Amino acid sequence: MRTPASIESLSADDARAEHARLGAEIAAHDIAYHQNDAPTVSDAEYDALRRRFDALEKAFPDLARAASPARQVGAAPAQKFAKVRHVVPMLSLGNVFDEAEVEDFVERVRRFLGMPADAPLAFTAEPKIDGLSCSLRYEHGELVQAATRGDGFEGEDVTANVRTVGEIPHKLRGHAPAVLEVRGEIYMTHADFAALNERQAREGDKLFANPRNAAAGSLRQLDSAITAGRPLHFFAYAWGEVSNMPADTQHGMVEAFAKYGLPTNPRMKLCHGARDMIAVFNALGDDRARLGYDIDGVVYKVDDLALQARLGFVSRAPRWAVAHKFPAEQATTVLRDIEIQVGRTGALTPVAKLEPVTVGGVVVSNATLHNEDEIARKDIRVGDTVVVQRAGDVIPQIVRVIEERRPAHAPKYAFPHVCPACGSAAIREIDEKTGEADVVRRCTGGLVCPAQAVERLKHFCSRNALDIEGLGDKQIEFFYEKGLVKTPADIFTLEARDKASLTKIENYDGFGKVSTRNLFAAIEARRSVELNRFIFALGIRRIGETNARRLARHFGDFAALRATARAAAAPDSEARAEINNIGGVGDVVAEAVADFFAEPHNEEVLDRLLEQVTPTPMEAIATDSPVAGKTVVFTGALERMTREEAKARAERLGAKVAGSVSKKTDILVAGPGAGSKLAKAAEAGVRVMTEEEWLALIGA
DNA sequence: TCCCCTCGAGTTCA
DNA sequence: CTCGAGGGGA
Repeated sequence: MRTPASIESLSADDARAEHARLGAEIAAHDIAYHQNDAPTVSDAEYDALRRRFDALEKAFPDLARAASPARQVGAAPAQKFAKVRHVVPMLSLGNVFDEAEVEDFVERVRRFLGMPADAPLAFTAEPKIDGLSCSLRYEHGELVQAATRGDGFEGEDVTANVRTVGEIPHKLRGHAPAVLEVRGEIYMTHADFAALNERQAREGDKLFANPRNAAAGSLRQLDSAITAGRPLHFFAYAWGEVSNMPADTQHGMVEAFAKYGLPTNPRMKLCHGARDMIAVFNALGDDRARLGYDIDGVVYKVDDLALQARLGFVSRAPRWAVAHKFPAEQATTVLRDIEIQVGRTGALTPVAKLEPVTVGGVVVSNATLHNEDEIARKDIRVGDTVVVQRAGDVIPQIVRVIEERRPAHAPKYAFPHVCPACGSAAIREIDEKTGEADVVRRCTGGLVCPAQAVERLKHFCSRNALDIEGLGDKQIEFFYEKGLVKTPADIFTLEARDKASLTKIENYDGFGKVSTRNLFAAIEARRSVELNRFIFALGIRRIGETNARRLARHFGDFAALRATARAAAAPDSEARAEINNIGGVGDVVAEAVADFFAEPHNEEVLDRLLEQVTPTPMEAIATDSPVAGKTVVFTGALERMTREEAKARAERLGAKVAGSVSKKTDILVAGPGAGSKLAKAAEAGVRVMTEEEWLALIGA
């Protein structure tokens, strides 16, 4: 943790700079906390910022007179928008970036539906508006609620503000369904954006970086009178809950929206195949600057809603739609330095420190360089002028170096061969089989490397692991530096040691009585933790959330895992085979588990940790569906769905889909033309059913 | 043996 | 979110 310079030693200029920086930071946290209800820092960190800020103002009274953002927001009522749960989630779209990928998408859809290449299949293509998604709920034609997208499952109630948007009807025309949730994009036009920023500048208010931010900022006003003064627009293109569907196609639905008096985008086209879709994409690309509002690509959707339903979703994105994005916006800037970060596993990751530059409406000052080879491949050197882009979405990357602008004598970047944190050798492991070097260079310091130790502690406390509130990255770094927490077990003895100590935590900068008490309470609350979280928290190489769950499910309790893993040190041991036989766990993962428990230091750390924490049995997996936990095999021709579709569906219901029949199989779904698997099932005593029976079983 | 998909690990900025 | 690699099916 950075220790701030003492206030008395600051020059007036430095004080002003820090005051401004802190003010902005506090304001941002206030917004996150009050309006988004999603704190970005712990209370302790916030308190520390606030204290430092107040101390600065006390020491430099001049600063206090300037209107500071921190005061404005901090003083604002702790009012916020109510939460709205989306009954039908507002999901995101997959992206494609070139014509070949558009063709792949069409191909994928056909394959999934089992459609031959010559069967007609229509898609809609429409501009992807760069605004913010919004869900409008109409009941009996009346606008009753409007909500932002939020995280897709829960948004914020912005009804009052949406009512001020002239284009959005308060009452639908014609015979709309009794319940109709219309979804679309709220956006601001280029002209309105320019005028708004001009007005903001005149009145000394803050300027918006781009129309999307301006639209978002306008919609999220707590005072809807302000929103009313902002020119917002809307395009309807999707829906959530609908009591009875007015159409059975995507374009039919949008036409219905238009009939009800909702604005819809005039550039939506019906396409038959990839060639049509790409033509729409190119036409919109050409007209992009003339549309008058920002678009960042084109969205393609399968037109037939029945087909959409069959295609369903992969994780959080529909299989029946994609966004075809325009090439990312680029900017050039100077690479000031290359910083090497050390991760939990010792991986050295280079990060480019850039001269701040605006790309696509946000200021970028860091970009990942991924690894040593990447730097070499692009021949990136400190001092280079580089082209930066925000690919498809958010994460900035360095596209290339502009060699003509390289400073004379700039040396090739030499990737360090020692760990910057502990000085141990950093090596690239050689794969035994292929003889190839690993892409990542790793610090060999392992247990002595402070950077790795800190990262392991952060991982241990992180949200999907122990999830200890109030013990964020900053606090962990602080406790580690003070020597108070070296290994996970130390976290749980922190309070006892603090009681016995003369230098109390609550007296340190950044902590206080309240936040210290909260921290201790949060730690106490985690003395028992689900087994899968516990295993994940250990930070065993190759054991992420999923593998931790697999281990937890297989072994049931930690002692069993530990005993087997200890016995698994030898590659050909029975114990190793047991781990290896867990579905989804192979040789490499099994070896990683064995290695972890073979390390005496880890055993020691575990012994101490287990004195403090009790792993509890894992939460049972959902058993709502009649096939949850069952292993299913599909064979023969399926008539109502393709193999892939059947598989996806069964997995959604908690079943495991295997490829061949064994005694572990619970159900064999056999269509016409089933062969050897039927015989095998009979032999193994596996229950056999038809596709119809299967569908009835899962309630389809 | 190859290919596809899933999982792990690392990272950005608001 | 992306990249690379592990796992397992074809």
